[in-house]
Amino acid sequence: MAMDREQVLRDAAALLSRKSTATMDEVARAAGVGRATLHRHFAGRDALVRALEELGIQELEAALARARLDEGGGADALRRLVAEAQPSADLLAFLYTENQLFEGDQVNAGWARLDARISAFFRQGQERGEFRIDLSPAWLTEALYALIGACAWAVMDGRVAKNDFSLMTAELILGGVRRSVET
Amino acid sequence: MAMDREQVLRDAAALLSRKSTATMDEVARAAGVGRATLHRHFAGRDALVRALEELGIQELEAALARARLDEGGGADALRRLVAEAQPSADLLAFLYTENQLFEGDQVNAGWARLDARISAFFRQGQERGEFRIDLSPAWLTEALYALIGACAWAVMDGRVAKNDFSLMTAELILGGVRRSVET
DNA sequence: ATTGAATGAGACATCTGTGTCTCATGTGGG
DNA sequence: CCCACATGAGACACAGATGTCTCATTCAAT
Repeated sequence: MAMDREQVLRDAAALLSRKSTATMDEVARAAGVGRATLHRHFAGRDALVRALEELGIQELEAALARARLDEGGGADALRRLVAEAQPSADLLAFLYTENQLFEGDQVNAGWARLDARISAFFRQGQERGEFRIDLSPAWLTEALYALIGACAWAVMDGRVAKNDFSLMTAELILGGVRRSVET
Repeated sequence: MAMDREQVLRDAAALLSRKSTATMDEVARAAGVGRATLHRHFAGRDALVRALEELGIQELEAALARARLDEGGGADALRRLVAEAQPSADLLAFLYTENQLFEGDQVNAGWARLDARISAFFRQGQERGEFRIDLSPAWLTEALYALIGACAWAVMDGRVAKNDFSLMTAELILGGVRRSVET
């Protein structure tokens, strides 16, 4: 009986990350519930997106916690973060492109918290000499989001194998495309 | 009198890259033309998006030609490509997230051409030993699109200075975040 | 100055998605 | 076994966007 709100949100995220313009009816079908039930739990499309936003923030915060960014080297910490974020990658890809979320004056404060933590991670890596200093922490944070989302899409479209997600994403942002050795 | 089709497309791209759900009316206002005129030149919203797609493909192809990817080292070639693509970055960012374009059975063949050329560039760099071989050319191509789009957004939102676009985008994909030296 | 073509503004019907409602169903708890 | 409650299906009005039309205006060319 009772609708599984968590599962509905995951199904919605899976659909919306592929087709961000999906209607409430399509979301309901994808989640295997009636449209009326969907409206009973989420006042409207906006509320649904906000709930997804909240879920994405929670999951990324959980991933950050599990990744223990302050332990060990920055490179391994970043690899852990990417690996921990992979299960949420589809959802994050959707949220990242939903710039509607950042237009109103009611932006979820969770993003600022996340940005601050990831940004601080990059800055600390720079201060320790592990990371280069000519790329700003804000940009690195942005690029991390973008690459996670891009790889999630590439996996969805079959251009990247699912098992390679973590490697492709983390190694690209860590070392780039040029052959090189660590200092 | 005569509406400047090129300028209208550019204004539309500028608006849609910020607000991809903008209505035809908003696009018309942003382009400084009447909604009726917009419809006279583009049969509908879909036709407008297709025209933008065509423009984006043309511009990226032109950027590829100007960048002369086969001359000099792969790193400098990639820097040139990013620099040449910058004026089209907003448009490309919009098109990249418009996954609607890649759902139907009528996908513009231009993307395949572009993917093939950029992919080949990365593959050749790998074969010459300039680029690492553990990241697939398909993924590197995808990542290049994603980073160009992400940096375009970051510039729009003021998180990255416009003058830093080329540096931030190219250097990140070239060398990643880790401090390193070329081999 | 005149003419013709393109434009802007607005009216209009249409369509799609949304949000609310009702009602029958069926499932779980008491 | 029975009841309460959540659900699914469908109907409904509403809002917003779309696409088409008309008409007055304006600009350019002759």
